[in-house]
Amino acid sequence: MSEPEEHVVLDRDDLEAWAALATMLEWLPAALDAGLRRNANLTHFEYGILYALADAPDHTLRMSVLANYANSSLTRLSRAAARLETMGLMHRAPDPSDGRYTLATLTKLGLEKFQHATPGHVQTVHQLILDPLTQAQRRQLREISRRITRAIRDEEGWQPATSRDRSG
Amino acid sequence: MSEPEEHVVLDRDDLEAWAALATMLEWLPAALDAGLRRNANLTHFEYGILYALADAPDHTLRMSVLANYANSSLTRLSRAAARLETMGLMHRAPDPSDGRYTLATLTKLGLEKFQHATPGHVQTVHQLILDPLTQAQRRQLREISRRITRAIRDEEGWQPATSRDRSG
DNA sequence: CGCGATGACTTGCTCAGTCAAGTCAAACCG
DNA sequence: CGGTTTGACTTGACTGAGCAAGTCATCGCG
Repeated sequence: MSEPEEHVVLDRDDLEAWAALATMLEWLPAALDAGLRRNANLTHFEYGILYALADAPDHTLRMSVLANYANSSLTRLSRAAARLETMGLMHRAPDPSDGRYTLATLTKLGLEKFQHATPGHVQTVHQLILDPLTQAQRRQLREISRRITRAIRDEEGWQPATSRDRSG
Repeated sequence: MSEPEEHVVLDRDDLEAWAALATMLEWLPAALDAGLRRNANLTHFEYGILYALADAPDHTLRMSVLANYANSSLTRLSRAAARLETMGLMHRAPDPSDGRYTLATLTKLGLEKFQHATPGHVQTVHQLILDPLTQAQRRQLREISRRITRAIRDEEGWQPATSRDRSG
């Protein structure tokens, strides 16, 4: 009755690490979104799409490739693309050389939006994540994140995207 | 990779730390939810509610207190409570001593569900988060998470829940 | 050529979450 | 007392995401 879990427990250190991570997991995405929403009216996910397109040759990518970059299911990307399209930030069209593919292209407005949003977002990342840490911690954060990410991939055999990027 | 942003950038180390974190942020919550969903058909959030109630005297808490424990808005909790109620896992009733409050109580079934779900969840946390890390990294993870969480609180003046201070 | 298989999206349904507005009980104040 | 305010939820309208089913172009094979 005092301890709700009777079988297996996390020891004190583990519990603290887990609790701290869980709290961060709860708040950080919302905080990141909030910054972007305030200064560009974009979600972090949408920003990621603009980022990938801005970075691509001709500001153009196939939807499926874009879904990979954004760690997203094709469904989710499709919906987001529809939103960004109505905002005039991007534009979809069938690939003229192979009608099965859809090419997403950043519009001029979309590029401007991205460029407008970026400095503030970088600043947010600094304020919330990098500046509070020592340089050693930043390196640890990278390593820790990678290990956890790898564990997820390994354990789950998991892929969120429709993926199977066989480009070509 | 050319840099699409022209003004301010993250240096290589920072960028890697941030990218690694962003990837983890994208996958970890889904992976955690997936484990719980598989072995108990609960979301992580719902599990958190059961956890808090199981831990409370008489397995009972006020909704607003519960919202605190769960880092949740009252609205979100209210919806989740409705769900858990239809599953027969908990039960709400006005506080007899002060009708403004609502008391949430774990049912017998809810407690069983929680106890059933816990070992698997703890195992998932171990597999995905703790086991892949060295002990030093676990301590670093705790510290890093706390620093980031503190930065969020400080920068944003932010509170997701408890007191909705809508003046009006 | 023609017809089924395959792959790349897109869409209908449904659900969880948010914001804003509503409800309802108690406290506060004249 | 009675009206107003306050605080604790709850609800309505709407949005974003997932799954599964659908669409549509091309490919493979006879």
